[in-house]
Amino acid sequence: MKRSRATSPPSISAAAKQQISPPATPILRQKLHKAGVPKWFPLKLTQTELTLPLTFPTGQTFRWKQTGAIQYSGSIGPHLVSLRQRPGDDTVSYCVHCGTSPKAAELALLDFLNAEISLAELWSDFSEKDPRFGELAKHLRGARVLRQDPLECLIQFLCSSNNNIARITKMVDFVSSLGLHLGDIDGFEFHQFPSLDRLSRVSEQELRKAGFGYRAKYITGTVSALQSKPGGGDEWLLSLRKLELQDAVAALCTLPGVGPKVAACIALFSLDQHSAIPVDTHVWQIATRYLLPDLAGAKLTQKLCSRVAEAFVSKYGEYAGWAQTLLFIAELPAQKALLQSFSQPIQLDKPAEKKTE
DNA sequence: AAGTGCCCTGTGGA
DNA sequence: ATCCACAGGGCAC
Repeated sequence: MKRSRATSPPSISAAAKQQISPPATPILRQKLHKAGVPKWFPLKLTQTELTLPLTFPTGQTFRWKQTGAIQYSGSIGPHLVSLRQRPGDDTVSYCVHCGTSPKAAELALLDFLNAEISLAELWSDFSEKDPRFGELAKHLRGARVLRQDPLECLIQFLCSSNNNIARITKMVDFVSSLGLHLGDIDGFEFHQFPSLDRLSRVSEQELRKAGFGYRAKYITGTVSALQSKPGGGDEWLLSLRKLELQDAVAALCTLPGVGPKVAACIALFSLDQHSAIPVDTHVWQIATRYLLPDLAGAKLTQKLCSRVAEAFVSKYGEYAGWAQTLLFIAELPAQKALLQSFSQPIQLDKPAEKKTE
């Protein structure tokens, strides 16, 4: 398993890396631990509720880096934190490298991890609705859906269109480098995600030079559209958390570069829209195998995308997005190899017939 | 509605 | 060596 930093970002200009202005509120850089001797605290989540390798390298975020055997690091707001697990130890530990205060960092972390949502309850619920989850649980226990910052999530998935993980990561690294530098861990640089204001000072040309291709205009266009929202783009994005799923998706789709798939990713990974189903070719494969076998081989049209999403929701309910994420993770190469040894295909019930309106 | 060509770039296979 | 399909889409006809 190679780390994506193996190829370093090619053309981050010195100017682009430079901080244009200091952050509005100065970050208090507390010495939370002596250099080289980080202090680890237990998190209020056991391995059943959080398994790091099943959560961070699964395509939900491209900002967190693997900084140890079972250790991932990333920034949440002004905080730079690491999470770690040890073999045979059921607890997950965290370490705060910098931030406003240790308590604030812990709260931000728990929020980011969606800690209030009980995976145990979800597994129990899914297993009743789908016997396949009984088998899946053996290997996918602890896989979570994150609750990311909406702007951060939006920009990341703007980069994801018709793209691969290695390049998405490179592009996200570039955007991140525009934010305040928080520290280095295991050779990785970590930055606070740049503000909307900071992002608005990046030109399409600069982004193209950095390798964004046609997605460059998505970024500048979306940033500009967000800035013109009454009350500011951040508040506008946050307000989508209170809307119904279809309204939130519709609002997101007004932004340039955001279509149904990207909107669903943002909704699920940052807007508390737990039943959002990002339908891409992978999910389509899963759906035609287990949920809609009659449609196997059909072309993935927009109409069929919504049928797939409906099928997931009708089978798994309010948290269908989480169910879909678990099935998706099961299909990732590393997990698939593990599962294949004993997993038998299970024929599932077909969802209730939907009449076309 | 649905179909098609196009948009950027890196990669692996033909 | 060169070409080409394709990679976790979106947009404009």
